[in-house]
Amino acid sequence: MSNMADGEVRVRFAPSPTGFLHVGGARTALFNWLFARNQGGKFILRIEDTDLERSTEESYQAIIDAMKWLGLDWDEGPIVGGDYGPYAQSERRDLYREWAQRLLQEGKAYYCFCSSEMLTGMREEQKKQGKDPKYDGRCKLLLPDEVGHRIAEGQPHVIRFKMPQEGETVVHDIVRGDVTFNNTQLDDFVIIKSDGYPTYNFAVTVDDALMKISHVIRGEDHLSNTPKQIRLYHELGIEPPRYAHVPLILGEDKTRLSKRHGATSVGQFKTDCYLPEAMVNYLALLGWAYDDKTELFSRDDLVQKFSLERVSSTGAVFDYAKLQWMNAEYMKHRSLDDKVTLVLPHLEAAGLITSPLDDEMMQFIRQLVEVVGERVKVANQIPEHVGFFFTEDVDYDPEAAEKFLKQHYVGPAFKILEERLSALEEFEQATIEPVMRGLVSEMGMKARDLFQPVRVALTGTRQSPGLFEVMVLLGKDKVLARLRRARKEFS
RNA sequence: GUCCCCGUCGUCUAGCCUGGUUCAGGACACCGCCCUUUCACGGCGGCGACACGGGUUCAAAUCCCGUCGGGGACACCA
Repeated sequence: MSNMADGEVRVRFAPSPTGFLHVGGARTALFNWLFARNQGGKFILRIEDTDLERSTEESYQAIIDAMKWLGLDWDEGPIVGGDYGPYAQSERRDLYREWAQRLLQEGKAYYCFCSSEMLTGMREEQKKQGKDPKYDGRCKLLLPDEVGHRIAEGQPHVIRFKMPQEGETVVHDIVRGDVTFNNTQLDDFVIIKSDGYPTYNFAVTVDDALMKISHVIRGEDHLSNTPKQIRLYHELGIEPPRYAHVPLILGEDKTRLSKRHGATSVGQFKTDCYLPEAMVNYLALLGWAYDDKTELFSRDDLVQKFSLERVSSTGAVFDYAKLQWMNAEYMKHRSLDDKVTLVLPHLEAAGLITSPLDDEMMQFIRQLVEVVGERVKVANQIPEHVGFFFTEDVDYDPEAAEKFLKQHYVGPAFKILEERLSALEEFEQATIEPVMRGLVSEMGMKARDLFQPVRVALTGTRQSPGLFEVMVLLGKDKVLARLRRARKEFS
């Protein structure tokens, strides 16, 4: 029995619904998806919810949402179904029991009645003696009668796999080459827990076998589990799939990326309004490269160019700065309407606007976004760029005020400026600019000598979008009021 | 502790398999200059790495060994 008899590529992403989808998981899902699409194979989503304690409906939903947001569609799995279901492990209990029974009957597995407390004690003892913590296999010696008796009595028990103790097991890994494990390191691990659910290693193996998975692409942290699974395949008489263990995603300190390193859940990036195409592009480059220069890949490029052979074997630090740069690259390609949509929730969250927007406000925001342009690299940065449009009293950046508003000429210059601007019939860039530039040359200064103080007076800060655009959007009244206030306050 | 994986600029990486074309290329970040009313964008330039030690070889980032360093796995969690 071979899983690759028909040569069809079938890969899966198998998250457990015990939390939000992590960027590491997302990257694994992406590599699986890209490989499937590149090979014209099938991408399967399977939910590993055998840990009853920690699995939740919310997590399941969050994972589904994140996958959809990233555009990683699955050919078989929850919602879409498929010929190899069910696709949630909690619904596959009978299958696991069936296969465990088979192993039991063939003498390749046995019942174990040891308590967890006893096992923990044993492990500690072994560690103290400097030995590998391994189950000693004592229940393997139990007579069939005794086993039957204890089960009839209702004694809690698990089923263990009888691990061969001689020889070695080789994992043929596409990313790492052949990795050899000595079988003496492996022990009789539990395949069915006392609650009747399978353990991870057993469930994965049974499912991958039954679902005819051809390539297992997963995180490097699973590499040391692989020999156990391969032994299982052998005893089950099934050819194991091909493996590709991809490097872990790390935090700045080079340890596995976790919450304390910053945002790690895909959902968080989504609510921050990162662009999914930027996220996908960035994630693809974490542990994979096409050549020595290409960095921006459309989804189609990725599908066309992806290959497991070019996945690197070293862990990759998640670099928020580069993600942000990449997001900015993709923002440039978004339409104004898209940007407005992206930015709206953050304006609201910052308390700058309130939900039902009239047409006038909508139009205003459109103009704001246009004026702000490429300064916003990620949509959630919008408030810091446009906050001053929404307040009556701008907060002056003390240093900026000190440097630009306290110049001796500012008072008189503003006075004249106020007069001339208020005389303007049309308050447009075309009418404002001559006034500003005219004053600059009359007073024999450089443009910045007037523009920077005006900027600080209007926005409170030393950097902003183009001054004339800002003035037009602010409107004549606010411009005059702010100039006046600054003049009175500082000169 | 044991087993396994990994080790090229601060970070992501190309090059390594098939030694010479590389006093190691690109990108992000950082610094400087230019553009300019500021910032951002853009353009130009700069800083900056083959972990270390031995071999093999005419020649090593590339092959071998060792050391050191980092990470991961050692559950009735996945």
